[in-house]
Amino acid sequence: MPGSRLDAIDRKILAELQADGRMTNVELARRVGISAPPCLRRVRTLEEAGFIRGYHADINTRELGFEVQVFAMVGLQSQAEADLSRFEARCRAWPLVRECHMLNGEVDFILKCVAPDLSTFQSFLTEELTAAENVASVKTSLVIRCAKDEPGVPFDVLEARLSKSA
Amino acid sequence: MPGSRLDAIDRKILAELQADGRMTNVELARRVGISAPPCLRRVRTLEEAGFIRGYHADINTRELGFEVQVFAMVGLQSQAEADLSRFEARCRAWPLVRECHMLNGEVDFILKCVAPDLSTFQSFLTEELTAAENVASVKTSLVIRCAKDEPGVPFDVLEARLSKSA
DNA sequence: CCCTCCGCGCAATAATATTTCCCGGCCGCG
DNA sequence: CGCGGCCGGGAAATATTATTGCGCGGAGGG
Repeated sequence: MPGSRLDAIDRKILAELQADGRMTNVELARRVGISAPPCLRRVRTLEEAGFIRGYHADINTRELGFEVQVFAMVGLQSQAEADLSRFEARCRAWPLVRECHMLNGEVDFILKCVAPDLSTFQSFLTEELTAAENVASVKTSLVIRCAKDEPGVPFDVLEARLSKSA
Repeated sequence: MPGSRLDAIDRKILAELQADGRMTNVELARRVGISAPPCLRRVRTLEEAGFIRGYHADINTRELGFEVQVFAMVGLQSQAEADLSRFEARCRAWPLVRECHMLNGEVDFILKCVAPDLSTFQSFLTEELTAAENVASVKTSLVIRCAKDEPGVPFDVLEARLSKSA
């Protein structure tokens, strides 16, 4: 099972750093119940092993003038791998597209987009996204409000699973 | 215009901390071109003003055993505010639901969910989500792969806008 | 039973954060 | 004009933290 190479202390470290990425190492060590040096060694190991991909400040997008959030459901004409990759590359190059996920089902991709205002988004939609090569259909939905936005791992679920399988 | 209370240095600070939330204050100060103390003062101010909501480690969800990601489109029977709020509260309480956005259009909500495996998700889907009060329809799409996942602000777009309006 | 290895903790050192104080520019008012 | 408050920045001192090296002890294997 993935994650089993990690012991309880490692998982606690990940959970704490997910909750507060700027926690000092001594505070982190105190919370997970070991001393600072081995704690820092574990963190470095977790980083190098790829369990921790990085640390990021959570910036208030709206306050910075990006008041529009949109989910765009995109269908392509060709689902050949080369065409899928080309579309993904375009998404990575569009700054207004913050997430791009390939899906199963009737829609090929879902994009999460941001924009300063509706007209900016509509320009992007009509001149860039819809006009892009191989794009067959685009359906967009404005985000009215956000009730929950906690990307990451539900560590409580993880611990529950591990204790059951033990 | 929102964001205009921030000068160029503040925006640079936000951009740097979004890219690397564990950057030391001296390194941050060096990058934005001021000395450490005023830099730290600015960071504190940005935190208290809500521009910085927090700092989080970006944990590799898949490596930790959550191999399934799903987008769920949910339609409700009643869109009265009280019913919307009740549904949002339920979403906040479900650990497998990581994001919950209210949308315009034919679908009322879109949820981003994670799960250790398909059967866990299907149990959640049938026993919790679909069975929840006021839920009229649920359409789910599995995430096949993720081409881009960079939540946050496209600071290059922001700077371009500000220089144009100047 | 001994040996090796791995991870922890301790102590010392280097780096960093944080506070304090002071300086210079920038208004608004006298 | 000149004055005085007001930010925002820099320098130095202090406290906190990160980091390294080393010795110890337990787990697993010979």
